[in-house]
Amino acid sequence: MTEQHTTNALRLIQAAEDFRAGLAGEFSAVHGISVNEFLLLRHLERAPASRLSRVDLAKRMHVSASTITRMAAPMEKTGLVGRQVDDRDARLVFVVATQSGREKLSEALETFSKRAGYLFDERWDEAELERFSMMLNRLMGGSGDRLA
Amino acid sequence: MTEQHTTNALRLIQAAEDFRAGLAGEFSAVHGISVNEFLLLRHLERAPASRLSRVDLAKRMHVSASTITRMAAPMEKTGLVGRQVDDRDARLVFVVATQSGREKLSEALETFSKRAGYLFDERWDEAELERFSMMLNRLMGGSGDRLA
DNA sequence: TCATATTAATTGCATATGCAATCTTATAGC
DNA sequence: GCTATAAGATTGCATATGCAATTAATATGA
Repeated sequence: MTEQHTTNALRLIQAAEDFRAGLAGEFSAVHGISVNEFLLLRHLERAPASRLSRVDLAKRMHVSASTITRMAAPMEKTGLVGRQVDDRDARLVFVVATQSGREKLSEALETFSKRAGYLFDERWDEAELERFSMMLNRLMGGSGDRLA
Repeated sequence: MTEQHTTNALRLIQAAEDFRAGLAGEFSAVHGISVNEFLLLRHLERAPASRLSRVDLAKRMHVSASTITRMAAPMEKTGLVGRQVDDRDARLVFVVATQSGREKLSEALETFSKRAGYLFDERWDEAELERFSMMLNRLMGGSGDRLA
C-alpha cells in the first residue's frame, strides 16, 4: 500500500535528520569538523587507496563538484586530506586521506558510535539490529559506494 | 554491539540522503518547491490549525529561526503560507498554510509517494513494511512532532 | 508598579552550496 | 595528425543558512 511507503519514507528522512542534527553540534565542538567533512573522510576510507576523484566524491555525497573543490581546500590546509594528480589523466585530481585525516575520522567515529549507541541501545535486541541493517541495505540498492 | 549500531546509523543517513537527493530534482522541476519547503508544509499540515510559530518550525526542522523567517518570506509571496500574529502574545508570528499551500503539498505528496513506492515496492512485503515503520517510529522517540 | 530577565522574530555578516561559464586535458571521428 | 566533442576541475555569481546582535513584547520579582 502506498500509504505505508509514504509513511516509511517520511520517517526515514526524519529519523536521519534528527540523528544528524544532534551529531552536528558535537562534531563541531569536539572534533572541529562538520558532518559533511566526516562523511567525506569516511568515503575516502572506504575507497581503494583512500582516495577518490572530485566527481566520484560529488556523486557519493550528492553534492556538486564545486562543493567538493571548496570542501577540500580548507581540509588540505588543515592537513586532513591531500591532493594527487593522476599520472595518466591530468584532469583527475584525487582527494586522498592523510594519516592525520584517518586519525580524525577514527576519533569522530567514536563520537558517532557513541551517539548511534544512544539511538539504538536498550531498545533493540541483536536480531532487530541485524534485521534493520539488512532492510537499510536493501533500500540502498546495488550501488557499491556505501558508507557502511 | 557498537559496530552494528554504527553501521545502522551510517546506513540510515545514507539511505535518507539518497532518497532525498532524488526527490530534490523532481520537486524543483515539477512542483517548483524545495524539499525543505515541502517538509515545512508537511509540518504545518500536521499541526493544530495548520499553523506553527517560527521557533516551533525551527525546532521541528532542525534549522535556525532565521532560516524559517527567510523560508517563509518567498512562500508568503507565492501564497503558499500566510502570517498570523497571536492575539495574546504579539511576539508570536505563526506560519499558517493557505488553501494553495495545502494543494501544493497534496500534489507534492503524490510525487513523494510515487518515489517512496519505487524505493520499497517489489522488494518488501506488507509485514516488512510494517515492521520497518515501527522500527523507525521507535528511533524517533517520544516527541510528538513528527512528519508521519 | 517598575526594573530586570526572558522569549520570539528579524537583520547584518560570514560561510556553504549550486549552476553556469571557463580552462585544461583527453577522446573520437575523419 | 587534426579538429570537434567530452570530461574533470575550478571560479563567478546567486541563493541558502547559521550565529550574533538587535528589537519588540512578555514574564518575573521586589
